[in-house]
Amino acid sequence: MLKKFSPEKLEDILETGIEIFADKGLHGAGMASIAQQAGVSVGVLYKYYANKEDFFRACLHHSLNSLESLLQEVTSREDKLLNYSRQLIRALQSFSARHPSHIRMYHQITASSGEPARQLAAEIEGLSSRLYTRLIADGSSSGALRRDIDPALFAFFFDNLLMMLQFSYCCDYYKARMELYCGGMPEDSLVEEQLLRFLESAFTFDRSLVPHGD
Amino acid sequence: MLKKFSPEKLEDILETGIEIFADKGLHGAGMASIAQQAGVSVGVLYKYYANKEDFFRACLHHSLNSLESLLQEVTSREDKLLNYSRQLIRALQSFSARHPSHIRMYHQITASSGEPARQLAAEIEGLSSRLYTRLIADGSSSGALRRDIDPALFAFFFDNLLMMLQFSYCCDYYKARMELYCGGMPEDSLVEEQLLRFLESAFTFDRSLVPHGD
DNA sequence: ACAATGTGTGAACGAATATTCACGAGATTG
DNA sequence: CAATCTCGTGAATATTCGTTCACACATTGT
Repeated sequence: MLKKFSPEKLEDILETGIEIFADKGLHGAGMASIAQQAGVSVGVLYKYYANKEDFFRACLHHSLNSLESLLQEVTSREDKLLNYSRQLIRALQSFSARHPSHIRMYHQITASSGEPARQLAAEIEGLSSRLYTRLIADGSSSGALRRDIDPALFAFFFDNLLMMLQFSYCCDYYKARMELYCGGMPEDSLVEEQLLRFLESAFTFDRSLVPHGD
Repeated sequence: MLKKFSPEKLEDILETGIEIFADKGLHGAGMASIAQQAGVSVGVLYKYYANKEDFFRACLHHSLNSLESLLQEVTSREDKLLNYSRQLIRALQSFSARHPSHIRMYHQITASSGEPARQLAAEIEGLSSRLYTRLIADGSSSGALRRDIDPALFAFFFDNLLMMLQFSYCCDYYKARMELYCGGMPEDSLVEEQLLRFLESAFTFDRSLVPHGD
């Protein structure tokens, strides 16, 4: 056997870990099966990581990096809220198709409880929550959005929809659920279009702007 | 020790199971800790249920019954889509406050994968998906909703929002996330109001198709 | 009153698995 | 080329946990 594996091998290991954690969860995944599927021995896992949880966190951060760079890229293209939403939807669709196990692992994390859950939420959601809230607040104060809304809550609903969209593309349960609603997996473009209509309506409707006499 | 426990005791056991499965997941929960917390021996669990998974399914169905009766009650009061939504939001808020562990267990289930996940989704989501899709389709054909929408997808988005709302009230991760967005847990009434505005907008946006403005 | 039956108990068993560590095959050094 | 070092290996260990079963006691029937 060869010795000294490359940094790419380390990446392989993390990627394998993500896949298995995504399927079985933190408790269900076994270090032995991770090592085997990654083509290394268990020993090496414990050489690089203190224990299972430590390894799990490493997988998480590896995954968060790719998600963050995605968000960063979309964010850099400053745009109106609706155009921004379209870019975001497309980016999330593409990411979901390329890295479904990352999304699935992320979903597993949301099942954690207690103080760790709070920490993880702050760590993971911090960036997007600040971003979305700012975008919505801007839109609200500039008059592009109805003014009788709470920007924080609207940003929250907005993110809820995007989050569920990703789960619906990647997690078996949510995939089945989406098929149940749509009678089969809908085209990406249809989902994009309809979700945008849903958002557009929510963002720009203002009852007080509708003239009484039509 | 006493002998022969009552049907209420069996309910206690299921309720305890739900609580522990909700916190630890199917893999993480231990039969011994469930038995201990319920105040019975492990043996009795295996007298009534074939194995852990069988017991888990019993807990699930116990929980689904209460959710279904809730939905049934709200559904029985036929009403316009928006009034119906208000009733539904309130009912879900109240249910989340009274039975948070049921929602948490439900969330755990969404993390399952493979064929079991598909089955569970069909079992759990069947009722509400048919109901919501019918409501939205009715609204669309009667002109109460904009007509350029796909009723299935709008019903899907609608349910996504309600689902995330429940998680946000019950699961530690989502609770922390909601606080992150809102800077603290918002009042039930504020959430109700804002979510209704979000939905109202999405449902009735196209003003040329609105039969009569008020 | 007492045998027969039903039912909860919890110690015991075995399978699974997180973690350790003595080993040895290459890499490194002089 | 030999001595030493580095680092992956995987069998061994300890622990946890699902599951079983011989037992004890309450209930029921006669």
